[in-house]
Amino acid sequence: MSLKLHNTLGRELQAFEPIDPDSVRLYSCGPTVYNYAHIGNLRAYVFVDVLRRTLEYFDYRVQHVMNITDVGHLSDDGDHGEDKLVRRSRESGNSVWDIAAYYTEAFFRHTTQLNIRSPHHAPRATDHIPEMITLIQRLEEKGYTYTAGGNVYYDISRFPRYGALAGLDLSSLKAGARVDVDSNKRNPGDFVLWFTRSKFEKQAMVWDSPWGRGYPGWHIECSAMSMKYLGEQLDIHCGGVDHISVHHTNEIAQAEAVTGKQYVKYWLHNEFLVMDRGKMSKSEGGFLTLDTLTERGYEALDYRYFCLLAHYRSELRFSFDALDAARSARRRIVSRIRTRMSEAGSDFPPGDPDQTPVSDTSPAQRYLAAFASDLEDDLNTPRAVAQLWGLLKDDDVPAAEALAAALRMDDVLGIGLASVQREENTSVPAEVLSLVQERQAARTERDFARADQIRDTVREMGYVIVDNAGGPEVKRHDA
RNA sequence: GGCGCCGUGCCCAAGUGGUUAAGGGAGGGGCCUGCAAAGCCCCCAUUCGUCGGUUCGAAUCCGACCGGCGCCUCCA
Repeated sequence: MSLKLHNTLGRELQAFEPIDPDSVRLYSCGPTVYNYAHIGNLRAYVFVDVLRRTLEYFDYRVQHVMNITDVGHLSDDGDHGEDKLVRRSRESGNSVWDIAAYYTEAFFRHTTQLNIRSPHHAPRATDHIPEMITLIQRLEEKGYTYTAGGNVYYDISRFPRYGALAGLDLSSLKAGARVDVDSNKRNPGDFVLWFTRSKFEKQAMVWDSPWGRGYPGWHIECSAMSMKYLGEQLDIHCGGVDHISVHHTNEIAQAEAVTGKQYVKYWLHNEFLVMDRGKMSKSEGGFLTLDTLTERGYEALDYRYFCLLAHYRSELRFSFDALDAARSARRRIVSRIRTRMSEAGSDFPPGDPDQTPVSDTSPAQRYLAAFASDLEDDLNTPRAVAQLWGLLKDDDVPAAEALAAALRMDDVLGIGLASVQREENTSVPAEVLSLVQERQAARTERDFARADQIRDTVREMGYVIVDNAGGPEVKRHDA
C-alpha cells in the first residue's frame, strides 16, 4: 500500500506522488494574528502537523511553509465600528505591529505546547508587500485586473476555470445572498487585490504602490509567499474547509493566471471543531483558547490526543466530557509506557528512541504495519491510535520492543511518549516524601483516618500514593 | 436560492457491499488494598436517524422524509 490522500480537487482519495520524488513542498494556511488562536483553529494546525509527521515518517523530506497574516484581513467583518486591531492598539497603547507580534508569539507558544513542529519558514505578510505588488503587476500585465473605486480587482471572467476547486457553478450562485455586493465589482465573484479604499477606513497599515497608498487583499499573500519559498508548483496546500470556495479558489486564480501551471497538486482541507451550537468562532462566543484548557487542569497534549481521535475530515464535537475522556485515556497510555519501562529495565536504555530498532520478527511489527497502513489511508489517526492501544495491551510483545514501537508511533502522534521519564527519575518534593512517611507511621498505628487524610493532602499536591507490597510508592498524578 | 457535510451503544468516535460493527471514556464485576486511589483483567450495540428500494447479501448503494451543521464574508 502507499500513501493515499483525499484531494479536494476531484473530491477523491488519490495516491500521493510528489512532483519531486524525494521532497514535498507543503504550504499550510497560517493564523491571522489579531487575537488568540482558539482551539478550533488549533485543530487545523494539529492536522497539518500530523500530515507533515506522516510524510516524514514515510521518509519524505518536507519543506513546510506557513504564512503569518498580519495585514489584509485584520478587521472583523462583524464589527461595524472601528478596526479591532486599531481599537486594541488604542486601548493598550501598543502599535498594531506590537499586537501582531504579541499574538504571533502566543500562537507559537500554543503550537509548541501541542508538540506541533514549526514550519521551516513562517513568513509574515507585512514582510512581503513588494512580492505581492509584483504579483499584482504581473496579473495586470496579463489583463486579469481592473481598477474601480480606488481598488484593484481580479476579473474572474478572464480565468475560465475559476471555481473548479469548489465545484462552483457561477451562474447559479446567488450574489449578495449573505453580503452586500460591492458595486465596484464587474462580477460579484471578483475580489480585491489592492485596496486604497474600503469599508474599513481606519486600516492602520498602509504602503505605497503603483495604484496608490493602501494595502493588499487577503488572498494575494499566500500566492506571493508560497511561490517565493516553494516555487510555482506546490505538492500540498492545506487549510480549513471554509477556505475552499473563496480563499483557495482565489489563490488558484491568481497563481495559475500568472504562471500558466497547475499551482497545487493536492488540496487537503480539515473539518471544523464544533460546539453544541455549531462551529467555534471568534465572534460567536464559545471562544476557548489552549490557555483556557490548561487553566482548567488539562495538558495541551490531552487536547492534541483528543484531536487525533477523530478523522481530520470529520467534524469533531467538542465538550469537556469528551476532553475528560481523552485525558483519562492519554494518562493511561503514559502509565502503560511507564510500566513497560520498568519491565524493560536495561533492555531499553534511555536515550534516542529512534536508535532502538524493532526486530523484524518482533510481534510489535504487526502493530507497526497496521499503524502505517492506517496512516496511509488518508491519515486515519483514530485507527492509528487504536493500534497503539493494541500494542500496549499485548502481553506477547516484549517490553523493550513494545516501547520502541510505541515511541516510533509517537513520531507521528506526538502525544509526548518520548518524554515520559522513568519512575525512578521522577523527583518528588521532600515535603511530599515527609508526608508519606508520616502516613506510614499512622498506618502502622492503624490510624487509618489520619492516613487517609494525608493521602488526600498529597493528592491535592499532585501526587498519588500507591500502597504496594514492598511499601508505598509515590507517583505524579498528572503525568 | 446554490454547493457540500453529518446522524453508529450512556458519551466521544472508526468502519462506506460480505465471517463475531475498531479503539477510547463512562459504567458493572474481579484482582490488589486496612479502605481507597492508581493500575491490571473481564463484561458492556443481532445493531448503525426514519421509511421504502436495489442486491444472494447494506451501517455501507439509491430515493424520500426527519434532525443537525458548514460554505457562498477579510472565518481553521
